[in-house]
Amino acid sequence: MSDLFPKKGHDHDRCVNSALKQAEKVCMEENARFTDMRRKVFTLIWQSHKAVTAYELLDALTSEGQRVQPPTVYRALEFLTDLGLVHRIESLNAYFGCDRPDCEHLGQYFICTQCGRVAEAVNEDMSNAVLKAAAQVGFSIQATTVEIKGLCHDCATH
Amino acid sequence: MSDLFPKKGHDHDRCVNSALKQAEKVCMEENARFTDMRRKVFTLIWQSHKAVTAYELLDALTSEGQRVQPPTVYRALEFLTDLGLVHRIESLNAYFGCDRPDCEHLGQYFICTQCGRVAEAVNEDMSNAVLKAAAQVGFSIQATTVEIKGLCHDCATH
DNA sequence: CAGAAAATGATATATTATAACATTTCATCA
DNA sequence: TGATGAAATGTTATAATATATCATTTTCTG
Repeated sequence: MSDLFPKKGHDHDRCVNSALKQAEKVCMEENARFTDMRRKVFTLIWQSHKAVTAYELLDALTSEGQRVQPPTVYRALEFLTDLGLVHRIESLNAYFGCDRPDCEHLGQYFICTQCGRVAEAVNEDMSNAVLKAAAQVGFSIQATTVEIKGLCHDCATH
Repeated sequence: MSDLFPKKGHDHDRCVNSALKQAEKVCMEENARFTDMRRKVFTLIWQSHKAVTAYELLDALTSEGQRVQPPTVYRALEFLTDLGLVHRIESLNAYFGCDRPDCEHLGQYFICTQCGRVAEAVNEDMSNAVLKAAAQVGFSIQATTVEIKGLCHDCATH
């Protein structure tokens, strides 16, 4: 059985840093500015193994100093999701960092209802099934939402 | 190519009536009351080919007479979704009638961003791919959300 | 019919998200 | 290099979605 979540002991700070590097690269390529606010929001999202809501981000940003307003956060989120650096989890109204911002993909999300952790999968079987089903009914896809809720292996067995 | 939506000329009132019959049957079996309010909400949802928001339901119910309050509608929606008579479309914050309330299934939803129509699919390829992917990572599924947005064949070609 | 359980009504408020306009920051080039 | 226009952010207000809580009514059961 492959692991849904990173093994214990993995260096998450390093993941976050590597994600930041990737984000910088994507922004560079797209001629988009990775501003301070966008970087802060991106980092906060990446530091969490759970999906993060807009107002959690607001609170986190506000405790750092002066009051940040909702539009500020929502704009950063829009920027990041448009570039594919962050995904919105529709069933949670929350946001999660994308592992693979550099390639087009249909992502699928596993969400543990016990521990709250989220994991992105890029599973060809699922993607292909969706693409095939759409083709069968003449539907041209713009976006897909595949969110799977349940118990992760850790929570199911402990 | 199979049809995503009912053919023109199909008798929608008859569909709604048949859905009502099914709903009654399901409620009977579950020993649940299909009250007046629940029936109204169910009917309003079924009369629409689009997903319907809670506040659209509120407005529709209110115009019929005295003011209906949000909890009333949300309770009816909770009842209907718990029984599987209605599905929530997460990416729209809206609700859609279920064709097959009598059998357990993982539903998938096609949502046309042009005309707003929604269609439920119960596609084995997609369901199996999801089940298999979950099994591979030791994830035990409680609920799935598969929502596919894009252009239906009609909108893409006209 | 009494009493309990279920459903609905009513009020208030929490949570999520956006509209509109003002100000600041930043890249560009004259 | 500093004027200028575009992009980003700040600010205020409000819209849209959802729930908590307690009161009342309806329905089921004995």
